Amino acid sequence: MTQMGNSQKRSRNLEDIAARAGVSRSTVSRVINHDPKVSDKTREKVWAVIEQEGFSPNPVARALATNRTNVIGVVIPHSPHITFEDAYYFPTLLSGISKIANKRGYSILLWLRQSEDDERNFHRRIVSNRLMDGLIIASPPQTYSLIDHFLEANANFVMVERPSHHADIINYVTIDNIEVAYAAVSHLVNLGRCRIGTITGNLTITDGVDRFEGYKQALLDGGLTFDNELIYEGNFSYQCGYDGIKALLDKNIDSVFTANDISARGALHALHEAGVRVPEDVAVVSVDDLPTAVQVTPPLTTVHHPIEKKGEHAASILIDLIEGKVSKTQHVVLPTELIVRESCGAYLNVEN
Amino acid sequence: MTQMGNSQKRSRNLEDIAARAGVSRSTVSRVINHDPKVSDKTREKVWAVIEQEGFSPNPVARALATNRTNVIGVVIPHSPHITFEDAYYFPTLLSGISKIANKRGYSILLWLRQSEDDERNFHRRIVSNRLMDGLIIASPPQTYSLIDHFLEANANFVMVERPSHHADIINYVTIDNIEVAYAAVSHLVNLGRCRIGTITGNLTITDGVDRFEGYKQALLDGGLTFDNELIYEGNFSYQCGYDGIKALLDKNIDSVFTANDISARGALHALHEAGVRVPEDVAVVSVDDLPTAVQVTPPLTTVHHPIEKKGEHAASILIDLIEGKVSKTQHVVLPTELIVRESCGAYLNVEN
DNA sequence: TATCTTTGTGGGAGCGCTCCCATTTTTATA
DNA sequence: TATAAAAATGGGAGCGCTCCCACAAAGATA
Repeated sequence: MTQMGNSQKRSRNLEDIAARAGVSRSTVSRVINHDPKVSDKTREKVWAVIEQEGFSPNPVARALATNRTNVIGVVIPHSPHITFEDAYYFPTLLSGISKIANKRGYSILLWLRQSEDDERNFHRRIVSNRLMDGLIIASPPQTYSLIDHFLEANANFVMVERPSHHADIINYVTIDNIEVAYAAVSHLVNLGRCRIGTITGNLTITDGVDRFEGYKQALLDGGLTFDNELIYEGNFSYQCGYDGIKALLDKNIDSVFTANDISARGALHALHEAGVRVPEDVAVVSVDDLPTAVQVTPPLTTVHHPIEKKGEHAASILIDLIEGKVSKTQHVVLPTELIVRESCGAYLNVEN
Repeated sequence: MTQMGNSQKRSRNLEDIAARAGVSRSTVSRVINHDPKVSDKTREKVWAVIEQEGFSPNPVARALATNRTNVIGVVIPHSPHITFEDAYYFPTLLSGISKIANKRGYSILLWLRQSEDDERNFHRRIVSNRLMDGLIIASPPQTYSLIDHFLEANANFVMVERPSHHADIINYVTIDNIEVAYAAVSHLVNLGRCRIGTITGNLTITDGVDRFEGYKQALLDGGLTFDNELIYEGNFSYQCGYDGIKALLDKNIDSVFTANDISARGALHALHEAGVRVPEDVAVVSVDDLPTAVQVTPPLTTVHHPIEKKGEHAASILIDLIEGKVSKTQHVVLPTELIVRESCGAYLNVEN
């Protein structure tokens, strides 16, 4: 009975452990924090009690004392880029972030803005929540008051994608979207395609603009003229790919560059319905290399987008920043690679 | 200069605000917490200072004092069910959770287990992280030591999907997977199909088992005999749908029930390659109603799976539990609905 | 005007840590 | 053995809140 009463009472804090181990609160704290200034004998004694009691220190109290929480925030605004149609982007990014966070002992506080949430309120809640040591902001729209706020507050944050303003003083991780599009379109040019249409992404987003820019450059460098007729302004969605191709088919294209795989899928669907052969009649090239890129017919030639790596780098930079391991502004541009499959007929040409 | 020095110094805590407003720390606390026992005059005076200083109370200190953080945890184990192939499930669930969390003033701490993370360590970190008032555990594998631990610790948690053990004392939100499969297969039966194959989900997961069970019941109730030849054991993946259909085609099926839309897509792909007409030669029915269900050819007849609603209910129950608004064990079974499109030929039959 | 309520306000104690300085104990050196 | 230096330990103060009790001020009742 007495024994039971004894073992029932779990140790709640350092003081309890200290009492049980016959040392002081401070010594227990030192043991837990791996302070070398503790004798081996004491350390063992204290660890034994800690293990036996299954004790772990209260992170809230620790946070109050140290002003550090070991939590990083991830803000996912409800932007057109991250719709649930492209449900792949966001979990993959998160997976990369989580990989590094887990490794370095950080937890992730997730801020998902719902379409019905008021933006001001959403921001206010993030800003006043001081449970985080730093933030990763994923693909924000062009104007984004949060960023100004954090900049002003001199807070630790890293953006995924290149910011449209203050890019020089903001930490970010991105790919070179111009180059990505350039590589894709050049591939078409090299295969002899000359009426190359495009279904653009959202042109209010840096990524969309950059990919469109790369398209234009590749055409020019390939000796082709840029033709406004061959542009269909889309928004990264399946639907715009589907609608876009119908519009472009009238313009007699022999190939199309879609700004992402989702819209490429829409395009492929429409092409199939129209009885147009891919790649023989119209070649399709895209960006992202989603898992579905190999599930469509024909398998999609697309530029691989290292989404998970983006998350890893963003988390890594942020934690370095938090821990004071780096101080100057960090810019990371990850390499990309054109994955040649069958939707452009590259292999057919080689065989000729 | 003096003025600047003055305005530069942001108020850090209640005491600062109190000093500026000429009241005590306690009164400021009362104002912030909407305690009615404050005179209107004082309240206004204090609010004015708070607004002017842009002050918000430190949540860490508050958490230490109240033993409540207003944070809920979401654990996503790296289970076969939630692979990134079905990237839709997890963000959608999260979206539902976030919707309610935002509304009720809670933040979300996300625990994503990476394949390389050690399970014990992962659990240990969650358990010792007392930054959360409660947890939502999404689709765990059958044995899941976390659950036992939380059960033992008498912690607040809600599972998404029906747990395999202790279901009577665990809060959960789910759909009736037996009924779901039953509805799908009965649809085929009613359309006169009689050689109905199935590509099952992962049979180590409750959902997979239940859907298989529903398939069997529907066959029996439909006056058909259950034939082992027509079963292909899959795992919810695209690949198993693809492979499964090839195996089943040899068995002369006239229709197939796939355990989810992802595997249905794989099946459709293989069917198309094999030159088999859908729905004329083989009808396909599935579960989930992902956005891609309307993007395939033909559009998929499938049972709608209210994933986002699951998240909403789970969050809602958890927060009720935390706030003491409910005490007894909560079990929610959400309704589902068969969405008839073209992959089973229902409309064709109607026209006949 | 005296007394009892009611309403409003202030400040101590405490949440469980860390940090720092003072003190004790041990070890090295003369 | 005396003394200096180094290593180990203890405990106060403080992080910024909330909670509670004591008290002051204002209003109601006799």
